[in-house]
Amino acid sequence: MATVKDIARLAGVSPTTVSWALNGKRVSEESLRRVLEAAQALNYHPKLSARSLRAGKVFSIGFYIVNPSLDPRLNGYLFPMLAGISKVLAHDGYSMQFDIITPSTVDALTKKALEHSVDGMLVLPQFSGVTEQLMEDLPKDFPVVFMQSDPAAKTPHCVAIDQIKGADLAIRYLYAQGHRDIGMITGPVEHVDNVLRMRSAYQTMQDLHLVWERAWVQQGEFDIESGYIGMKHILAAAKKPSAVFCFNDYMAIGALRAASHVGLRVPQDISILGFDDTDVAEASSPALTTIQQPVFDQGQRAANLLMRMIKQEEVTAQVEWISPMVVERASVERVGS
Amino acid sequence: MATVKDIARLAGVSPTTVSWALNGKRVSEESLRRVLEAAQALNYHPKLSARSLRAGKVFSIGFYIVNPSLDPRLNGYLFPMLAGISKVLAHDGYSMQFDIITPSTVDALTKKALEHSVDGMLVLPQFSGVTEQLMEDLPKDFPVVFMQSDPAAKTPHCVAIDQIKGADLAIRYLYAQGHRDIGMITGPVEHVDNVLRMRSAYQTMQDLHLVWERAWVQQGEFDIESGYIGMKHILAAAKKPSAVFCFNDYMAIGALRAASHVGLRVPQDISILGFDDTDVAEASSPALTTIQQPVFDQGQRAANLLMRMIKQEEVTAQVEWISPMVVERASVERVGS
DNA sequence: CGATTTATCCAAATCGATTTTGACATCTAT
DNA sequence: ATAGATGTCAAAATCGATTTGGATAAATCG
Repeated sequence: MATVKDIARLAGVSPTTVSWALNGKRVSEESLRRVLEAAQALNYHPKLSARSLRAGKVFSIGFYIVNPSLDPRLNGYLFPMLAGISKVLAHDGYSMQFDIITPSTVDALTKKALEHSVDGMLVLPQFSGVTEQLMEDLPKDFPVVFMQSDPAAKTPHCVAIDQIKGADLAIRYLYAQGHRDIGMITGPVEHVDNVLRMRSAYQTMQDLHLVWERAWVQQGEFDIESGYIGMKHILAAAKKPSAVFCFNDYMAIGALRAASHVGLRVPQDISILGFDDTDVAEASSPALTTIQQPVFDQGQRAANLLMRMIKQEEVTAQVEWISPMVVERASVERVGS
Repeated sequence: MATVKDIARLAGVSPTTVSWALNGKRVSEESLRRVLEAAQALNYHPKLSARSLRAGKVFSIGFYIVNPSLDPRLNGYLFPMLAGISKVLAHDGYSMQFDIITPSTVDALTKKALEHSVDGMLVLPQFSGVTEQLMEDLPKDFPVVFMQSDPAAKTPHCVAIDQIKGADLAIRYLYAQGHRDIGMITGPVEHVDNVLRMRSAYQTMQDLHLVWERAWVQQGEFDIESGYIGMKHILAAAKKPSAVFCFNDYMAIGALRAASHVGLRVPQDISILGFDDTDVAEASSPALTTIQQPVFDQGQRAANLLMRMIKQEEVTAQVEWISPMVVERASVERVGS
């Protein structure tokens, strides 16, 4: 493995000159040519760890997602997010370190920050408490961008998809389609996005003077099975809602199936609205009308913000919200007059 | 940011002793206690880039996936694969660098190897030519494990899901269910897994003395749309097959839809078999019977092999095959006597 | 023409850990 | 009692790049 010394020897110059030639500093034409030739001949590439040590940075950021189990499913949005981040990093010559951690091992991230394993990090906290803990443990000046907003924590830097707006959009969309009796299948209470969606949905329903039966709101676990069970409970009520807003697509699939099992046609007999716009939304039948979360865009913007923080550019501490939108497919139908 | 020197000064010992105390080498009880106390007091964590430079390794591996576009179908198996890799690395204290590259920028990986950006890499080449190019360009002793087998390249280290067996399994499964008239919707020809599946499927059909119409075999692009179109062509044939084997789940969804559009019920009128067992397989209706690729397991085994190579343990150069299996759901029905 | 700038380059210092070398006690064995 | 282990630790070398602080020669300026 060739080093600057080897190049210097072969080119007949000092290591200083080699470094300068390779990094675009002023050197004579002659030196430049000889260094370049020598570097070419020895297939030289400067060793990253040496550059990192000297530079005090490692030219890479971390992207960490908190997930309790190595749940292989339920992650239909990961790839576009990774792609968005990757695209921005490539532009700056940075690379991405990725990992999946559990809520009980978030201190692994603190360690990574302390040992300068990455120059900054992007975190998808998912669960309540994670953001707070990280903000307490991480060095105060360490660049972090959260990709979800935890209502309990005042995150200084956050690029998140606006869950409040998303749920509001969902309810108002159903309302606009004539629905007045709206049921919901929510997610786990420890899930930060879920609590935001819940609060917002209730608020909007109140604002629109909608009333609902207790049985119309069921709690699920973001998977198909719990969506199925939740929908069965909803459909067991004396009076049925005309539409059900499921807090993610997988539960909506379960709800679809439950409706079909009791002989209800979707959307003719009951409408079902999903959330996320993951792969399954397009693949189900009827295809799901759902709320799309623009995660590719989110990945790009979060990575951009983080890079600016790393470059010490002045960034105002604030939450950057990204608006979700309705994707109309075939599971919601207009009702009433 | 505290360094060994700071700890040494505070503990009243030399940097040597600090390093030894922290790395479990022999030091006196007294020294150990004082070093540990000092390290605790200063919240000391050794800087990774310094350790890396000295050690000649960076304690991280790369996982790279070659993909030209934001192919959504990657969602389905990317996460479990990442999870499998992550689990193994956590065990060794290694971290993962992840990136998505295009077939025209594979030389970025060579650069990463040459500049010692990672200690080894896992590659999902996807396209023909990628494996060959990497094997030519990468330093001969650089640890690489390919996660797909390219028939054109003799990969020394490879942990792949056996596509030959997968397609064979698919055809034989349909055969066992009584199907004799089998159609296929294949994938793009430049896709390494696809050519393996095609060869194998044809071989098995011959072995079973099956005959098929030219129109029964259509080429798709691994997405829903092309599956739909392919199926439409198949169903336009004078004689229809009793089952169609789609080379991935997305195309199977499209095929399902096409069948339904021409008034055919699945599986009563025609059976459809998918491949991959991604999220959509469970979410479609009818739920897809498909061939599962155990990607979590694959991720673990590939990472394991790579770690052994990095640790210089003697590993015999060979392809490690992982067997896919049939997941029976509701899109294939037994026919005939 | 002498004084200062400018271009070019090198030797040595630096980043922060680990490892090597060797010094000094203290202990064991003959 | 003396030769040789053994335990403990410090000084200095090392990993491989970049940066600092001069040095020298050529170019520019008053």
